Amino acid sequence: MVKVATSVDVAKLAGVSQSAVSRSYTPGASVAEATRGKVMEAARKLGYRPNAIARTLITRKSRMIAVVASYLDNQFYPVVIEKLSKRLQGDGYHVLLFIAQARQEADELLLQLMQYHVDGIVLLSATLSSGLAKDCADAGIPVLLFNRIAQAGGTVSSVASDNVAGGRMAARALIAAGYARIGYIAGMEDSSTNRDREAGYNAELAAHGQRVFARAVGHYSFEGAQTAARQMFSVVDAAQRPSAVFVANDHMAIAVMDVLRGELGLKVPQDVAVIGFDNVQQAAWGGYSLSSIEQDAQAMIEATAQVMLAQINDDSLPAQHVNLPVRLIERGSTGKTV
Amino acid sequence: MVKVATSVDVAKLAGVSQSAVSRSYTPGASVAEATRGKVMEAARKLGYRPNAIARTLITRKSRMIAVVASYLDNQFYPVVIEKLSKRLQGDGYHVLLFIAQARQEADELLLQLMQYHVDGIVLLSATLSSGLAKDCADAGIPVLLFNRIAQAGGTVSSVASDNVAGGRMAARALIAAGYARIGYIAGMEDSSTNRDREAGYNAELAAHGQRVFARAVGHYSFEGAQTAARQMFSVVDAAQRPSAVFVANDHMAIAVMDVLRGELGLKVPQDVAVIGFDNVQQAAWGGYSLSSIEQDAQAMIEATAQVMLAQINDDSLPAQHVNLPVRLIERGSTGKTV
DNA sequence: ATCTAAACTGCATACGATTGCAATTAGCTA
DNA sequence: TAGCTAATTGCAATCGTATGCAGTTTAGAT
Repeated sequence: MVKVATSVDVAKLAGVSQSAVSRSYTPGASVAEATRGKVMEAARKLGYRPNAIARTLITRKSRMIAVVASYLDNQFYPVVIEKLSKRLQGDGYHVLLFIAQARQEADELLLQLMQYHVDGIVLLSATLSSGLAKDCADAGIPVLLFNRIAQAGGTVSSVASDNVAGGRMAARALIAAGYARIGYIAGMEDSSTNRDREAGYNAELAAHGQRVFARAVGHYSFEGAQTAARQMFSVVDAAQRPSAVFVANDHMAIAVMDVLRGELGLKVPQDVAVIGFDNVQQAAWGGYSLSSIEQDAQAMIEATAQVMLAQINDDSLPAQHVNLPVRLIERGSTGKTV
Repeated sequence: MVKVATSVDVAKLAGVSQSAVSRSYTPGASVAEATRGKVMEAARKLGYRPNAIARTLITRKSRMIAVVASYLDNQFYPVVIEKLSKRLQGDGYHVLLFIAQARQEADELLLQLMQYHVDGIVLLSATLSSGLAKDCADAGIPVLLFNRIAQAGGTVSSVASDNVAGGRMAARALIAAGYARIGYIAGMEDSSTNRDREAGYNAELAAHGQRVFARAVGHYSFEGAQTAARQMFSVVDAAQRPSAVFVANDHMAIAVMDVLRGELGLKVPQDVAVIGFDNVQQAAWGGYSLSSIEQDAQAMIEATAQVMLAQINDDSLPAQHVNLPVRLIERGSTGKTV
C-alpha cells in the first residue's frame, strides 16, 4: 500500500500551515485566494484528496445515508433505489445500500450502521424493532420507512402511498367492469401495505354490497403467489372460482397470471380478470398487460429526500408522515384493450 | 443530538483503562476474561458500540466494499447485488452500493469513494478511466470489474462469463433448429460483453457456412431494443426478414418479443425465433418463455468475493481474471415446448 | 519459597482532519 | 503617517479508537 498524501504533506509543499489546507477545502472558510491557489496547486501535484473518514470523525457528519432493502426481485425496489440514489447524490450525499433479508439481519445491520455514523437511514419496505428505533433516535439518526407506515407515533418518519384509496380503486375497477365473484391475494399479513390495501378493498366492496369471494396469502413472493393462485383457482366448477382477483402487488400478480394461463389453462381477462399494485415496468409488458394501481415513485422519492434532509439539518424536527395519492392504470388484464 | 458513549466512558464505569476497552473488542487481543467481562457489562449499561469511523482512521481498514452499479432495470443486476451483498456480509464486510449512470459520474463517484477509504471496489458492468484505475492501485484499493473485461492487462481484476462460448451456443442452437436467416441485436458496441458475444456468434455461424442476415444495435436498453426490432422486422416481405434473432441480453430480448408480437403481429417462434443472454428470472415467465444463455450468477459472485477478499488481504497479489462457463437454456421462444 | 516466563494492564502517541482563539497582516480613513 | 477595522494565518486542542512499550501481576516449575 502506497502512502497517500495528507493535508500535512500538502501544507509542507505549499509552504503554508495545515489549517490553511483544511480551510481551502471548506466552502466559506477564511482563506486568501492566493493561499487557496497555492494549496490547490500542491494538492494537484500530490494527488491529495481530503480524508472523509477523518473529517467525519471530527464534524460528526458523514454525508452518508444508508438505504436498507431486502429482496430485490420485486422490480419496484431497484427502481426506487436507483432514483433515490440519484436524488440524494444531487444534494451531496452518498447513499449506501445494505441488503438485509430477514428481520433479524436488518436489526443487526442497523446496529452496525450506527457504528459507521451514517447521517440517516431509509428502510425500504422493512420495519425495525421499536427498541432499535429508540436507539437511532437517541443517537440522533433520523430513520424513514419507505412504503411502510410506522406503528406507534414514535420517532420514525414514513413515506407511503395511500394504500387504502388504492385498494378502493381496485375494487371499484373490478365492480365497474361487472365482475361478481371477486378474490384477493394478500401480501405479508403483518405489513401495513397489505393491511391498508385489503382494508380499502374490502370497504369498497362492502359499499357496493359485495364481499370477498375468496382469499389467499402470497407473502409478497413469487412462489407464494403461485401457490395461492393454485389454491384459489384449482376448482373444477367454474362458478366456484373467482372471476376477478386483486393481487396485493404486481410482482405477485404476474406469478398469478402465469399460473392461471400456463397451468390452469384459463384466459385473462375472459375467464379471470387480474389487477395488481405498484405499476412496475413489467406490468406494461405485452406478455402481461397487467392493470395496476400506480404508486408515484418519483413523488415518493422526492418526499423521502426532503423529509430526510430536513431531519438531518434540524434534529429537533418531529417525525413526519407523508401519504401520496395513487392512480388506476387499466390494461388488458381487466378487459381494457390497449 | 444526545451524546453517545465512548470507550473512555466505558473504561471509567468499568474501572479499567481505555486500552482495555479497546482490547476487549479486538479478537485475539490480550485481555483477561474477568476484565473483558467488566467491560462488556459496562458497555451494555451505556449502550456502547465502538465507533467504526475512528477505528477506520487508525487501522486503515474500513471493512466496507463499494459496489458501483448503473441502471438497475436489467434484472440481472439487482439479483447480483442482492447475492453479492449477502456473500460479503458473511465475511464481515459491509457493502455499499453506489449508483452511477453516466461514465463521468462513475469516475467522480470513485474519487469520492477513495476518500471514504473503502477496502475494495466492485464495478457492475461498468468500466473506469485508466487514470482512475491507476489512482486506485496507487491507493492500494483493489478494483474488480464484474461482467466486463479489463482492457489493458493492468491492475484491475475481472470476473465474467465466457461470452464467446455463449455466443457460439446461441448460434448453434438456432442453426440446429433449422433457422436460415439469422439476425443479431447488439448491446453497447464498446462493451466487452457485446464484443465477445457477437464474436462467438459470428464465428460459429461462419463455421457452419452462414453469416448474420441482419444486425441492429439496442444499446442494452429496453427502448433501444424496441427500436432495433422495429427496424429489423418492419419489412413487408417475410423472406426479407430474419427468421431467428439472437439478442445480446434478456432485458432487450423481452422488448424485442413485445415488438414482434404486439406491434408487428408476428408469432414467436413460428414466425421468428428469439434467444437472449443472462437467463434472468423473467425469461422463464410464462408470458415469454425465452430461451437464453445462462450466466452462472452464483459462481460469478463466489469468484468475485474470493478474488476481492484475497486482494484485500494481500496487496501484492496481481490482478486476476476469471472466466466462467455458460449454459444453454432452451424454452419456447426457440421452438422448444416446455 | 524463589525464579522465570507468560499474561495482563496502562501510558502515551498516532490516525488526518476541523476549528476556536490569538496573533499578524492588509486595507482604509482621516 | 498614524489609527482602526477587517481579513488572514498559525497554534494547539479535539474527535474516538488502536497499539508499541514498559511495567506489573500471575502461574508454573523446581
